[in-house]
Amino acid sequence: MTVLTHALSQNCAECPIRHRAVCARCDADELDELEGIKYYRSFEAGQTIIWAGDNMAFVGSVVSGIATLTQTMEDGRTQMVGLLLPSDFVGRPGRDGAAYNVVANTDLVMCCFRKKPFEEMMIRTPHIAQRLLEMTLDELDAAREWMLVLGRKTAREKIASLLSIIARRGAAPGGAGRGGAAVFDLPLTREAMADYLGLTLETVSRQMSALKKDGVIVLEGKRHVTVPDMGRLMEEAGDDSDGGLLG
Amino acid sequence: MTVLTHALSQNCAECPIRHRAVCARCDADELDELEGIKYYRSFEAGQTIIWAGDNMAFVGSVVSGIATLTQTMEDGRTQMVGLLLPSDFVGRPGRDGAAYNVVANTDLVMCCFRKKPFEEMMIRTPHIAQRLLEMTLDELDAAREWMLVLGRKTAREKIASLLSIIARRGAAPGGAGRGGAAVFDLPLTREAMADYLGLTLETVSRQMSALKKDGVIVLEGKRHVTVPDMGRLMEEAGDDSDGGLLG
DNA sequence: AAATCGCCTTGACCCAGATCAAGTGAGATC
DNA sequence: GATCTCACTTGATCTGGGTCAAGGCGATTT
Repeated sequence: MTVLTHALSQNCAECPIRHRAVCARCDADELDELEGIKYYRSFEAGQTIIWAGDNMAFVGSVVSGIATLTQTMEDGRTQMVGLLLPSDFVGRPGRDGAAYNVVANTDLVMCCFRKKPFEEMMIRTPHIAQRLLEMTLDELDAAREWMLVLGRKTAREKIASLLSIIARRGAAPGGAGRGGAAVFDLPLTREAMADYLGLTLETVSRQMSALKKDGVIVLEGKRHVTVPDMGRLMEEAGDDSDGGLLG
Repeated sequence: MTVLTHALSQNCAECPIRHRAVCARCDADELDELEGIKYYRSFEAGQTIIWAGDNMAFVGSVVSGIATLTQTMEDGRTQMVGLLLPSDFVGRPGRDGAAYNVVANTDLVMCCFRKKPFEEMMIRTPHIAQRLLEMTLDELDAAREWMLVLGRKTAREKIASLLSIIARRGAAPGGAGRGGAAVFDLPLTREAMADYLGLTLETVSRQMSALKKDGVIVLEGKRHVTVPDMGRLMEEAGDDSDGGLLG
């Protein structure tokens, strides 16, 4: 198990997610105030960060690592409802109980704000509320795109959609142009992929093999993925070949 | 076709959605300003209010009637990604192109705000941004609950989930207590239900018949639904029998 | 280097829901 | 009051993905 060194400075100005997280629009004074109510917490891969129904003492941002939001039925069926990458926000101001399980999929660091002071600050500080609104609207769009995937796509299209999202959201250090190639490590097990896609892990495995056989992806080991042609992958996902519409 | 009489006064103070819509927290001065940039538009059942990709000149609230947000793939597969009831907000401040089709399912009246002035006012008026954030967070929760439905529930559970949501969101004039009975008219065709649930209309029809045969619902005609026991319906939906968690 | 463990793959079979194809029935139209 | 139409129902059959079951394989332990 990796030892978690967080030589993270407490200084927001040097934070890697400074310009993408909920604090993105804050000025120097506002950052000072945030620094007063923030603290870092580390989690190990596999650890549950928040249990659905628990009282939440904090809200915060993922600084590094990947987490998932999941919902579970009594009989054990589970559905992932969100994928949290660095800069994504966790928790809902104005609500005490958590609605979903939040699980660390890799070792992970969170920048936490004590909930009460954060909520009070949000009322006084439009920059935070504005940024949070923007981020929430983006998440809502992502959730709705995912509803199309879950409701209407075939297993093969679902896998291609997930790979395409992971490649595009740049969980990939290798990056991903819209036209060219992309290289990345899957941050999810086959089972986690299945929970995201509303499939079984066997079907995920079969479709990964099929995409590999057809040359849509190249696998080294189980997790390292090369996409020779992102355009081809997006066709397989059933998406419009162009990058989609953005305002 | 019904003639749309809108004897709606221009006066926000008398508006039926005054306390639930995006303007809910506005004070009298702010309402005065909103009245300056608002206008009403009526749509007939079946009419498309906004086409995906179109430039949006306005944002606004549903005053009366029901609309749906849908996404469509090139080959015609469509998925409903939102159900808009009175007081729900349409449009995304800060984005020009619409991401989804918005279709009126019944005759419908919208309270529209010209987009530019509304955006400017939002920056000056925290009451609006705060309320919009709250509403967006609620929609995000609803979208995530729906992801569980689409990804993991059986056809029977999906139908029961939809009926339960329609009953609870009080599209029902008959209302719906958590324990007792509920009576309402379905605002959706079988095809629209199928698009919401990621099913075919035949499967929707069969499962409606099955729920009727099993006494979970009583049907008069095709649209008028009586649920003798909401608890039973929610069991069928696979939901926790208690009302669920709220903060 | 053999054994254990997690994660993944592959095969054989099955079933829920899709697809294809007739009807039915209540308004609207003539 | 006949017929058209649109929304819905019901039946017969097919199939994509689920289920059950048996390995494979690389990393860690002994």
